[in-house]
Amino acid sequence: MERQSLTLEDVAREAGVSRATVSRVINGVRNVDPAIRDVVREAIERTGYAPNRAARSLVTRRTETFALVISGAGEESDGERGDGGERGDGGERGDGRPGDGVQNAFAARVFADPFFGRVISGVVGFLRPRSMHPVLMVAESAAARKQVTEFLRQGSADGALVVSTHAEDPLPAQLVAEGLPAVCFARPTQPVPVSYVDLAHREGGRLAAEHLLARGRRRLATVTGPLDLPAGQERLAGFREALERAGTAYVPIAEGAFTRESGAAAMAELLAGHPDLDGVFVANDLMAQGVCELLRERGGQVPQEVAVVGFDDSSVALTCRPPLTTVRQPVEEMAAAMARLLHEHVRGVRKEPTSLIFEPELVVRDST
Amino acid sequence: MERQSLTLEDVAREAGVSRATVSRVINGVRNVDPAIRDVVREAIERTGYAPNRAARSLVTRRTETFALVISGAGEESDGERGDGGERGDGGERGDGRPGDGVQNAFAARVFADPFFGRVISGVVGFLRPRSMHPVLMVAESAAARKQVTEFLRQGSADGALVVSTHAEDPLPAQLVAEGLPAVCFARPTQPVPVSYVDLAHREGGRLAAEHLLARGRRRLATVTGPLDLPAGQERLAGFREALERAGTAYVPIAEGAFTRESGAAAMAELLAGHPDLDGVFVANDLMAQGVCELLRERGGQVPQEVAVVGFDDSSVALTCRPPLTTVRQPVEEMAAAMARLLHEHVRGVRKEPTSLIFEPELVVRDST
DNA sequence: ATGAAAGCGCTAACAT
DNA sequence: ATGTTAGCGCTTTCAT
Repeated sequence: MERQSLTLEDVAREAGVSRATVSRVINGVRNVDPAIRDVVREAIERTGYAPNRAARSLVTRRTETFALVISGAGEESDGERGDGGERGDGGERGDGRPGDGVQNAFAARVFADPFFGRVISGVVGFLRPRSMHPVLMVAESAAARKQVTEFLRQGSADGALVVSTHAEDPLPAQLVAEGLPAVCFARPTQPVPVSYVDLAHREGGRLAAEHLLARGRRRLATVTGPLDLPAGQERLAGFREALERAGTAYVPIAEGAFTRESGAAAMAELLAGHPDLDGVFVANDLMAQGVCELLRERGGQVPQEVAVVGFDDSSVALTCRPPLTTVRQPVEEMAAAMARLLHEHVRGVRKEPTSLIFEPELVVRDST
Repeated sequence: MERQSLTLEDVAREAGVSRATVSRVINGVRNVDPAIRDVVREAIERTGYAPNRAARSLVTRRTETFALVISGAGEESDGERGDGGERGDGGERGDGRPGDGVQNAFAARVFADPFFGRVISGVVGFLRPRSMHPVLMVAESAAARKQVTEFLRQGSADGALVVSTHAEDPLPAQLVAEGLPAVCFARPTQPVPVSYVDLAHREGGRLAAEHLLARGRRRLATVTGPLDLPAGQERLAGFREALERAGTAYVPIAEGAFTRESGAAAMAELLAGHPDLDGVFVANDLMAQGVCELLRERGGQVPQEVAVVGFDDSSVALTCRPPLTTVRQPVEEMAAAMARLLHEHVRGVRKEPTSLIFEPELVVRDST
């Protein structure tokens, strides 16, 4: 019950040495006599001393903390929503005062996506063994982005891990402009000299195409992701290329927004023009779930009549009926690598912006 | 591009006043001449000054940061290290390579549950307007819990928001024992003098029972949550009580673990003993989804043959086919209130441990 | 209303 | 190998 009054000085006195020595022991600096080191350790143990982080940060100029930023693009609200009737959720709450609505809806939507759970899991997996912990920040407005840069400029965190939900997210560029260490998940849309991890999306599209062809499907179509996002474009491009190489010049497409509903809508659109489809590549699992549901509602059998390939291998791939054949994105590994890159940048071990591209992998389940 | 070298002193010089005055302006202390105040503000603006948090924390003894702890119960140490709070960055792991297995699996499972997304959303909703941000911590082992208490004892955060995933989580008691400010989501299983927010679970069970009865269902059963958890017990108790009052003395039960799979398994068990069920109360939505899937696999119609009532009103309640009638738990509000309580405790505005109990609400959709 | 000055607890030269 | 000492940048009495 020594609530924070215990200082290095106290421990030093207890151990009969100087502050500096105790500090050395704590920080594992070599030049310490093993005998003295043990005495000091025991004194620390006995007193229950815990070093004050603020004091340490003040001199080291490091916090051993990273900001994990979930970043949107909106200047105000984001238009892509349209669904007034849906979920309204805790929508209006911050703690009652108005104005938190937009932010909260954004946060709610984001954290409902299994993708972010995997990102968090990967980041925590890297940080925790190092006794580091991420500060979670949501930045979907200009004001919120300002909070992020302020936070870093105050030295509250050593750098930022940025996961953008939209193309045109200005945050990466802002951070770089301020000279603040940052690493992105996915290549920023605008060219910015910043490190990032990403997936070989094109390769993923190719895997999906080849798998559908190998299953004997020939009347193919695809539900794409948002085509202003590199991920959306590239997955489509890879899919198309592979089909082209196999002799198929044209493939119907419908654009989705990476949400379940948009997937169902896109599929409905495709079916309207091409009722005889027998295979569809859907650019993420959430949309693939929507596709499967729509097909079932219309009495279509998956995979007997229509084969469905998803993307991500997120938790819904397993939840979905039938479980989805999908292109796996190793999100946890990528997130861990993102944290590692930032860690290296902050320590000065790495100087130049670096990209780490991961390979996708086909996971075959029951939807094909 | 003034990367952190700008201090109060610089701004003071720029404005032609003393450090103290600038500090007063920044902190909104009253006794400042309006004219001078404006001059100072302009100087801050012009220089792009950002106060150093570590320095401020060192003197105020506050970080304006809360830890958001997702806490499990596991006793087995994950072998990370047995350190006594030393810094050493020794542990070279956490790149998603083997060795992080236990912790990573826990994190992955936790963040796949839509419940936590709602908690995070609520917490962020309260904190962000105050320019505060939660530090995310995962604590499923004794070593990890040690990290949490160390973190707080170092003054890295002002207090902890604790969300336990298991009964018998020792963390709340540990925090209280150390005199560290904490607020829990849900009443701790062992009696601990700590503030918490919770739901009137019993009332929720009652709502479910009455709704099923009102729908004319008479051959009822329930899939409970883990019965070592108050939430599991209470939801069951409320359900039973309401049925008792309506004249039904006995109701078949099967225990689940709040996961989809466990829900399906429990339902299979119930059907084996009672093939003629026409209504079931399932203690959370995830399990209810499993129940619906199992019923569909067996050709049972929901709600025509079996009505299903879930609990939580989480995102799966909408995803589920059919969309679930469920007992809504206002998780976002509760999480925001939890943050508010901690905020009050930390400021000293609130002294005594306080409980805030929220009322559940029936949301009728298509599964009944 | 403003300024001067004393720390907050720690690390890192520098001296020994 | 250990101790001495000078700050890190801020808030906060205490004078004025």
